Amino acid sequence: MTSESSKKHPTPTRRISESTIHRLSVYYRQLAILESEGYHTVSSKELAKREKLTPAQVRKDLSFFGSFGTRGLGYPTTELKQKIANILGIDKLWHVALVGAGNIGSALASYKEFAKQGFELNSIFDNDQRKIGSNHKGITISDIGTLPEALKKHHIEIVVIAVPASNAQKIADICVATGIKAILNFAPINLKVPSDVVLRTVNMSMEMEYLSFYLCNRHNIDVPGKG
Amino acid sequence: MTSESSKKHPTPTRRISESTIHRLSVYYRQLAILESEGYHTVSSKELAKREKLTPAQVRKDLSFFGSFGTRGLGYPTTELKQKIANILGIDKLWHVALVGAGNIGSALASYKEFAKQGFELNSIFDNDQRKIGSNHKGITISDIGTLPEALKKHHIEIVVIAVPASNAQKIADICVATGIKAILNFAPINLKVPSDVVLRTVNMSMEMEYLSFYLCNRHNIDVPGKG
DNA sequence: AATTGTGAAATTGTTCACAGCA
DNA sequence: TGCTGTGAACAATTTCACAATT
Repeated sequence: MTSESSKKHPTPTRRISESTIHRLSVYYRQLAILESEGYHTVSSKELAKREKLTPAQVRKDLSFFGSFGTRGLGYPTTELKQKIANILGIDKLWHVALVGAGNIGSALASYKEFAKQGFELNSIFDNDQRKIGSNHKGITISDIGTLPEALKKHHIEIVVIAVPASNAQKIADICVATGIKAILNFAPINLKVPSDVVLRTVNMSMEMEYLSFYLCNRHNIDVPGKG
Repeated sequence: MTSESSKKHPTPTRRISESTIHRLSVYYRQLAILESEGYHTVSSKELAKREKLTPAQVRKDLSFFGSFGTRGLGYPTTELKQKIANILGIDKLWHVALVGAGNIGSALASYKEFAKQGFELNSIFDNDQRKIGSNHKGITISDIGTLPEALKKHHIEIVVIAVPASNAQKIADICVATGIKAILNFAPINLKVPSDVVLRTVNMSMEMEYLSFYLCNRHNIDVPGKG
């Protein structure tokens, strides 16, 4: 965090916290529910109640991006949902590649939610000769050696890494060298990527460890976010 | 250091942030690496460098739980790793049940890392008659109807939910009613549980949405945690 | 000399409270 | 009246800076 390049320019760079972005995803899902329940408008109070947040939090989060509500009335459900989709960038199609067709990779390839949100998985790679050429849910598994060309050819913007920890950094390096700017990593390892590449790591063991910590300490530790 | 202060007061309710707990998991992994590389001691500076954190952060996190280092020298690698394992509660065996033997559930059942950290998966449940009775990695898949009795019988402390969103709340309710205090949820839904039950939800679509947001906004938004 | 442990300061994130508008 | 949008107040978290210790 020693780079000073961000503060110099006259560009209006706003600082949005990770939690705010996370909550936008949450609002998006709740708005879809409210919409399906027939609500044309929703107040910050109602939205907050359903997600165990405060109304002020909801309004503050949204205010970073504009004024979407009507005083006295609330927010128009469908419009706000659409606006958040636009802020999150999920109102467009993203081209996604999956590297690693093992247990987790296969599960991800079959995960319906991705397609629903506009994430189109159109390439799968593996290094296992027995898998290469075979078909997984209509997608042919390609040789991992063809990764650089294939990423370019299919205009891949997001790569999901689901290979063993020992190979993950190598794959990440290839992706970065090819110009990929977003990686979702399922390997239980802390990948090193340049600061202009966004990396999210889902480490299931770490989630279990959090639960373990809580079970051990809930009687003498006050964990924020738990009543 | 002042005389032993961590265990003497009658009301030791400390407030530990979620981020601190998360980082303890990170330190634990890095200490295992340092140990395997033959380091007998490690400084907060080195640990911080390897995880892109600050030395002060490392020291502060550890100081919430005690004084584990030696001034001028650093921390004893193996001892600190062991101490963190104890804080996280992963130096004991946890009994884990998995509900849902679909794509994600099957992948989780095969996930080697869990067993390595002392999370013993010894029960799998599903509602699909074709799966019930079959064997998955040596574990027989049981009828979901037997969940309450089985949770008690096997002394399950942690339940992993990997069923479709539409069934997840029902399963969570059963677990809560049976006395489960920790749930790891993979269903893309905001489960409601009492405040004495700790819930972690892994929502892969939300991780993708974060990447999407970043790709769309990286030129005019300053996201904390990105240099 | 090197490094921990920790109050104090700085920064970041959340909630309050109210002006302003439908 | 009801509810948004937002600056100010407050709270939590991180970083600084330095005394204490080996």
